[in-house]
Amino acid sequence: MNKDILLQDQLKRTGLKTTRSRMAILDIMHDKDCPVTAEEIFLSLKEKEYQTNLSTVYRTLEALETADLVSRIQILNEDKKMFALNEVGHRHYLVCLECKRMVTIHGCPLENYDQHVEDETGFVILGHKLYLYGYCKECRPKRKVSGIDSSC
Amino acid sequence: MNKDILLQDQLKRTGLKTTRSRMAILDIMHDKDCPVTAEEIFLSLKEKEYQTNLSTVYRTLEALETADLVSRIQILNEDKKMFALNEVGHRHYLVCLECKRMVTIHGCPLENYDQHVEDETGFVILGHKLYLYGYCKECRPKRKVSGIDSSC
DNA sequence: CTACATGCAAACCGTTTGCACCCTA
DNA sequence: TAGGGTGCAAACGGTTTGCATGTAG
Repeated sequence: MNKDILLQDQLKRTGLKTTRSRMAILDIMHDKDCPVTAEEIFLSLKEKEYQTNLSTVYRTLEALETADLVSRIQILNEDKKMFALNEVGHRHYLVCLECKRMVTIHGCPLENYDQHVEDETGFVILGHKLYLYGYCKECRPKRKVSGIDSSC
Repeated sequence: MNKDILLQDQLKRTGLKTTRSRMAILDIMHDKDCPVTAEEIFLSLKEKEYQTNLSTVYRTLEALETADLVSRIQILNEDKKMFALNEVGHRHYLVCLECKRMVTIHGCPLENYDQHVEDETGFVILGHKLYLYGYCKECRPKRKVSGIDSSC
């Protein structure tokens, strides 16, 4: 399978051994193509009849993070953390407050803004994080909202 | 003390009883004027010789959140949550990755962007969250950085 | 064959909750 | 005086860790 060779390659390049777990987890994350929790990964693995363990999932994600293939992100004041595949360039997300679905936003409205703030504050700006919150087409009917959600 | 009367007023308006704990916690949050953790509040109270309890701090913050005086926010992939006083309008923060200091950014570069994304995606956008990450003047010398931090 | 990966169970740590007592309105 | 607030200790839940075993290179 070509895809497997690709994943193997990614691992080899970063000095990680290619184990079944790592392949399987990268595979799932590629499929989902959006941030996921450790538990979601664990459950997906189970669904695929792949026997594993939650702590292995965490350790694998940690390894992939160190290898810069994955980042750990935190949004919506939930208690769980999410993990996302690293892509070239940075990404912004649109988050549905009802179904928790996250959609990638392409392009960046803040091209020159980082520089502007550097000049104004004396910070060295390394990057930024931008999330838009709201309700998606499907969830909109479920909630009639007047004001902005306090979690925004 | 005038300040106390102000805080009392804020509480009364939201239907909360004015207790020593609530006054003390609001007071500390006003003083700090930046997001803080529950534990930081707890320690500040101790410093001021105000005997209390961590779970009271959490319960108080919860009450203040329900009353819309405070919001719970989460940034930097840390395990603790932070709490911030609600202000009119929304706020954006500049976060130092070294000392964790957060500075309020005034103004918003995304005035028309929400609308633009609504049109494009069919989401109802309720709000957005924007954080800039980097190193502040004081911490800049401590770290020589080449690329963007993976937590951004 | 050796260093690194994994499974399992137990520890960890921020946060929440149950319950008895206390205090504001 | 009644109903909400507080302190204390124990529970909770996501994540991490120690240790014995397994496996890729």
